Amino acid sequence: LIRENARSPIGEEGTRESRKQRTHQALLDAALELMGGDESFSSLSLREVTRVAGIVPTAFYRHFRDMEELGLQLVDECFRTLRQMIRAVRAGPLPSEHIIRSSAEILVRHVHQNRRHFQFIARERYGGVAALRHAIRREIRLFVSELATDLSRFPYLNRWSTEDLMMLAQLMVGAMVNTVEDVLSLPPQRPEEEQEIIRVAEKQLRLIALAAPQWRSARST
Amino acid sequence: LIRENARSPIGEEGTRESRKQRTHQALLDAALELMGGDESFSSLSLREVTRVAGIVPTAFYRHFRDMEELGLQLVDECFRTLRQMIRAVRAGPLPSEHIIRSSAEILVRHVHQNRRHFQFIARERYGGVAALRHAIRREIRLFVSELATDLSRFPYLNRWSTEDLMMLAQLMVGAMVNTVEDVLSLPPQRPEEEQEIIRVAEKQLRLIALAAPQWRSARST
DNA sequence: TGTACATCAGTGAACGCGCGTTCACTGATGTAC
DNA sequence: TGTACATCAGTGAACGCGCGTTCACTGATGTAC
Repeated sequence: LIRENARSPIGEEGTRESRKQRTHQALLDAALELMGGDESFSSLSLREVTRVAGIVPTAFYRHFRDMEELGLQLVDECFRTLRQMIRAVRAGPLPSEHIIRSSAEILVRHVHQNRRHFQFIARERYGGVAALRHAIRREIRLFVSELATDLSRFPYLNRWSTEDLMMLAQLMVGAMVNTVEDVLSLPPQRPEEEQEIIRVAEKQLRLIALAAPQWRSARST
Repeated sequence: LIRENARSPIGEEGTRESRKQRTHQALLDAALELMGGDESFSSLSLREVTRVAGIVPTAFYRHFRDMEELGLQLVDECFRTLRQMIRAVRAGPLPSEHIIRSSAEILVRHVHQNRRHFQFIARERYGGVAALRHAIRREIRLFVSELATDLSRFPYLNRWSTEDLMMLAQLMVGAMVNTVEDVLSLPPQRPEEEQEIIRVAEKQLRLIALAAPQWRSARST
């Protein structure tokens, strides 16, 4: 009721451009925050988002054409987080003995540090907005390809066909995605149950790894 | 504009009770039909659903307390379909040589015959309505347990611990769910691409099966 | 079989509300000289 | 450095619309006698 600041509601430091960027980010953050509750993206309203971001509904259009454009930028942001995680895994130890355990640890740490990003991807992967589904599918396909390339450096796997490496990468990514979704749907602060989920995920990856030397793949391409 | 029928809009044959049941089903069908498009359950409106079902909005309350109750009944209906599929798989051939291929065929046939049911489960598994998410999780857990029991009858696997059988069943169900979601997100009438997805899924199951004899599981319980 | 009454699935008017989008605006920031 | 003007992020009133829910109702179906 009292107008505290006729300028930017986000803060008045910086140039006009940098304040605009801050509002822009505040809108993205507001959408993610609202989805932390019990809403999917398609049931978010433009007015809710601006309310949480602290601007008037009409100012939304200074930043996005519509909610779908905001959603697509969220997909980008979330997968930037995911790629950071992959870089952390790649920087890890080479010995394959511990690679499964350390990868699982990095995965879980990143899920906790970026809970909302992972939640967004999980919820919209098969959600109601086609444009978001397609953007997420494309990113996951990319991720599978990269993993397939990484896998080709392992013993046994270096003789596999590209097609079989993709099949294997898909299986592993699928198991990881399911694990992330299990961790996310756990009530917060349940370390024992979370450890159980992680233990199962590690076993699944070890089981898959056991099969690799047995598989007969015709090298192609 | 012309009132054709002052009685039930669904049809006037049968007793009052049976006509009520038909309207009830029409509401469930309407919700599924609307979700075939680009909407998730949480963005469906009561009025949309009654419009498609052919009744007035206020009559909705003769059948459900609110949309959530309708959603929960949809979960029930969809998993009834899924259990029919499982029964079909169980009735199939025993020889493990062909069991993967025949199971995959049954899966794909059922996905096409009950596209909307599978789509509903996929879309709401991590969707915006908590009550539906929980109901679906519970049903999938049940499904995993049953598969674990079935698996315990196979060679090698009959010596595994319950925990490891659950881990294996989870991995297989996860791969199946991902396959179903891939098939569903394919544009219709793409038999070659669909065959490719199925071929990958079969390979994944065969890979997992290869690992079974190598796995060291301490029998527990 | 016929009559009188109860039941209840579906109707239609009405309500207050939050929505997305339009529009003319304000006033601090940025730029040209 | 100072001035005059352009830019543009954010404002606030207004709009028409579809929403969920309430209420009193209608009239065919079901039941008791």
